[in-house]
Amino acid sequence: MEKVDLRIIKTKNSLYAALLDLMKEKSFEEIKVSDICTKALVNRSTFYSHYEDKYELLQDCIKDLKESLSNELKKNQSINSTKEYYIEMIKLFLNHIEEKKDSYLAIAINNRNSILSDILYDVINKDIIEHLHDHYDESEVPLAIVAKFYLGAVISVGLHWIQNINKYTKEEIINYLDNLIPNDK
Amino acid sequence: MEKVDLRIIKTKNSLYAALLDLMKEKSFEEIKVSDICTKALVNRSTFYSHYEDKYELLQDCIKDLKESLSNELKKNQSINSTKEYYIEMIKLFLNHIEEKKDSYLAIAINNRNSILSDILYDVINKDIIEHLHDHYDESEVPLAIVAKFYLGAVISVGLHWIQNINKYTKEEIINYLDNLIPNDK
DNA sequence: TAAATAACCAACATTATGTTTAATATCTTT
DNA sequence: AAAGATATTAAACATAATGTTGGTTATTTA
Repeated sequence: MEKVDLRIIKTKNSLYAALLDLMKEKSFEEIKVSDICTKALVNRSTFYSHYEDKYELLQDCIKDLKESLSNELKKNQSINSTKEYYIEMIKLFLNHIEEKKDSYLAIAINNRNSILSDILYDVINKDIIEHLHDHYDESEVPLAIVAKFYLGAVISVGLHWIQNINKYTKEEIINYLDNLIPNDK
Repeated sequence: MEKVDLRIIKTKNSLYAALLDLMKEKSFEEIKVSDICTKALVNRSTFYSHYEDKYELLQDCIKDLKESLSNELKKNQSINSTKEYYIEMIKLFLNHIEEKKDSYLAIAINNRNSILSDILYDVINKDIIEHLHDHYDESEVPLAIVAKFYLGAVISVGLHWIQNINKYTKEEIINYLDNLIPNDK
């Protein structure tokens, strides 16, 4: 890892923060490059020396969240059953939401489920596929389909929780999902 | 219903078609109002006399798809069990995908899952909630959570099918989902 | 067929995006 | 701590797309 100039880190951090901040107020599409720069106290030409456009900046923000979620999910050591894997994965997923609540909320609030679910689909899908690849007997339903099924289910509940985070505790959500996911055959 | 001038219907139809056509080539964000007008053979000032911006046009396109899906789902007459309801709903949903394949594909191809899943979430969620409202015993898991769970699961598999429409037949998908959804307790 | 109104055209104002340059400030290295 | 390297700034400019307007033409309705 090659050393990065402090100034670059500072500007990028300001830009991240500004973007997330703005996303609490309005949708990503409504946010202009100049808005971001004004809020970040960064010159617009500096913005363009780092990013092609606001989408690239968003990708950069997202990359952080993806990487940290991906790392969180790697803590999953369950090897006994697929059900155990799902529950453990869900726990880690919900932990991550709690931990990064601000980021999740910022992205979720004004952007429907679009951006956020794209992030989650990617990361969690990889994790599930990897697990099933080693443990799943494909005789009845193809691996890809089972993966999509539980992926969609868990993310959907997760997003619901993010939008109603005070309505349920983490433990309740885990309990509900435990109830909804069947034991291995 | 008040009568609408033929010319308005024509222009709007041209604009719908042009937008969907363009979405097969590039993402919604990349599409300019002027692109749409050029392809639709509609003057740009005419566009602005009907819509504020391209988002409003997209909403209008989406409204059509939503309404027709919503109507399709209303055909569901199953009253015996929740499982039966799910399976019937899935059949209708997949029928609709087959029927409107062009629209679904146009929206799906260059736009990740975002726009499409927003549409589906809305419509199917309403349908599920309505069914569960009459049939679901809330003792273990709250209605909203069960709804989100199967909603996410089914849509996720549906989107996967749209993107791999030649890989599985409709009947196979129905079968897989039948396998994955448990019978009522 | 007359009246109503939608679409067209062309011009214009505005806004946001990118790019470029030279001056300034900050960081890194020795 | 100073010198050299490099990032940031500011200001100006080019460009592209968005919106708006007013007069004319074409189509629709009744």
